Amino acid sequence: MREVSRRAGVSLKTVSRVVNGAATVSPELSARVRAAIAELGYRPDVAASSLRRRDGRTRTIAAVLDDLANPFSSAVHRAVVDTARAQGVLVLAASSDEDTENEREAFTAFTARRVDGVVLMPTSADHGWVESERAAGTHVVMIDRPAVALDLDTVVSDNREGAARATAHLVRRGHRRIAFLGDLETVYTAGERLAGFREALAVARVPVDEAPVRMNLQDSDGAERAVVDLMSGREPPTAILASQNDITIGAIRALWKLRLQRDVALVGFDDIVLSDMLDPGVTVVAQDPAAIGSMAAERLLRRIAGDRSPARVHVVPTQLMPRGSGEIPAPGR
Amino acid sequence: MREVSRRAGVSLKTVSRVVNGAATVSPELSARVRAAIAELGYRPDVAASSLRRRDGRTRTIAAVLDDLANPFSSAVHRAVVDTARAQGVLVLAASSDEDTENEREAFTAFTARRVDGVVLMPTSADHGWVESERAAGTHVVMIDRPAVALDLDTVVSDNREGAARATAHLVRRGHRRIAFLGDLETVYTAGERLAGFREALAVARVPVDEAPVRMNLQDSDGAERAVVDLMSGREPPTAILASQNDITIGAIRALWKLRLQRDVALVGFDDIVLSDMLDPGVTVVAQDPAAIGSMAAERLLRRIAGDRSPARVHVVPTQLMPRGSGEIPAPGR
DNA sequence: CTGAAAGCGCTAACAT
DNA sequence: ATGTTAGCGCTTTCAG
Repeated sequence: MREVSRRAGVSLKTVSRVVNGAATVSPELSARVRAAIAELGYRPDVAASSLRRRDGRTRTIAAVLDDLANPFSSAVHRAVVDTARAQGVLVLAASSDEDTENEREAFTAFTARRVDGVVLMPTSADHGWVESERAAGTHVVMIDRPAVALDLDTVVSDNREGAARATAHLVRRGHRRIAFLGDLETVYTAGERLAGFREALAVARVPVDEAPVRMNLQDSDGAERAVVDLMSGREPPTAILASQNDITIGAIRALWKLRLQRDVALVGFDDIVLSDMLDPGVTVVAQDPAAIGSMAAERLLRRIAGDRSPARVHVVPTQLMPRGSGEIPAPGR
Repeated sequence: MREVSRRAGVSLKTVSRVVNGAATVSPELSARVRAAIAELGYRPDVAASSLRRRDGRTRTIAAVLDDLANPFSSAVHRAVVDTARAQGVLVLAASSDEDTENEREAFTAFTARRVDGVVLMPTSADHGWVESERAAGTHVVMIDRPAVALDLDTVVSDNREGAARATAHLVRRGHRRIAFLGDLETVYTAGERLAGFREALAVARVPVDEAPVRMNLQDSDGAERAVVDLMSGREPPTAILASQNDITIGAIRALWKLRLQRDVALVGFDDIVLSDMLDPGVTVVAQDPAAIGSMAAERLLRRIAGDRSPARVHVVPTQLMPRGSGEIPAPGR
């Protein structure tokens, strides 16, 4: 910048004004400065600028998601990046892998870079530590799961309703022994979906204790084993509700291997590529990760811009996509 | 930092030394400083630090990928992030959507933040402009596709060999009319895979002009239409080689809809979730996006650390995964 | 081993 | 409308 000012024969401040598009520069000087900038190939240093700026904004936010390679998280991430970019804001990202240590380490690394805010898909642990960061001026929006006892903007799917709708869908086809497959029970979404499942059973007057529930499934392999185990039990379920994409994939693998895919009904959470091409197609409760991501980014950017309104929980609707597996009737029906 | 120094009753510099783990601080002072840091909840400002540092490193890199929500790109991205994090380096990212404007805009935004380097999945356009950034000290590693006429580190799959192997696999089963489905012909990988396809045909003495080639397919819908069109032609192919994940998905949809999935052989590029569960399973040439991403990040970090060795092209092997669709023999065989 | 002063690239506050 | 000075939070240089 100094070089530019010398070359254009003006003061540093004038160059700054031109770079920042201040109106109070004469066209002539402005042109001279622009020419110097072009000749020198000068690029303003955003970091240095934000160091001195009154608001201290770095125009950078961060996203801490479960797994950047997972279809759900990566769709969320892309939406966050696109929404931020529209306002000239850049996005740093990291995966937590559902591990509190990773989560906190990533968060800390981001705040050390003075990001203006963070979109956080929180692990199940306590997030009291977020408060101190918020006090330091870093805005936070929770995504996919609310933070326990924290007054923060939050964007989630209608997990409970989605699961309840899927369950009612199965009950309507005569199923009473419906198995629920969930991941870590400490994960908020798993709990909500289980609650929705149970609510729907209660409404339908299906004894809840008849329903086999398998929680803490870690991945698709675990889910696959759980289904094989369930189906070889004394009273195997006639339908399955799988609470998440990896788990749905495991359930699919198990049913197909057991050649039960036409006999046992299946509804999964999260849409899965090609699941409509299977025979039968897999009925799912689809979430809208792009909507979740852009909504979260928008709230965050608004907060950064100074919005002081009370924190809100935004619920993004899910959609039941009947494709065959969820429409298999109970035996004898 | 100033507050910390006052509280600990030492100079600014001593605090700096403690924060940076310099050995030349007496244990006593060091302890006092640490206490003050804890009491004040002080967090060093990495950006301010890199502003003054001699090497000017921001310990931040960037990734410009085709589409952060695509399974291939997101797997690459995750590997880049994980590799960088192991060295305390953060990652900014953006999608180019195969658009040169987007690509350059993202790249420029990143260099304006003074990232130490960029992992770039280049669009097909000329990348001469990258040179000026490199001259300014930003390191660049190309990924998935080499830059035309640029002497840059590059990490790619063995596209040509992978396609040739897949083609030979089909020829071995008696196919002679094999269709090739590619995306934008300007995209490097599409060209390489087409070249591998043609090479393998030539080796097998299959007249290349018999092979229907459909390029410039934009997405799975386009691929689906192309296959429907091909199959309704006068001399429909007996086998299909699809050059990329979205295109493979389109081909799958078309064959299944036409109920030709057991009659027409199909090999796709890129692995696809659940493609092994279809009937028949879909044979693919699987790439290794995680290896590509971590290798690219490693080279980039090494360059940033000062490695001045000549640029290298690193080729990551692909793997043919026979699952059924690629093993369908030609009619009358 | 410790500290004082200078300055990284930029903008705020106040001149002029 | 333009310039001057100070200083963001930190590290460097150099002096003790």
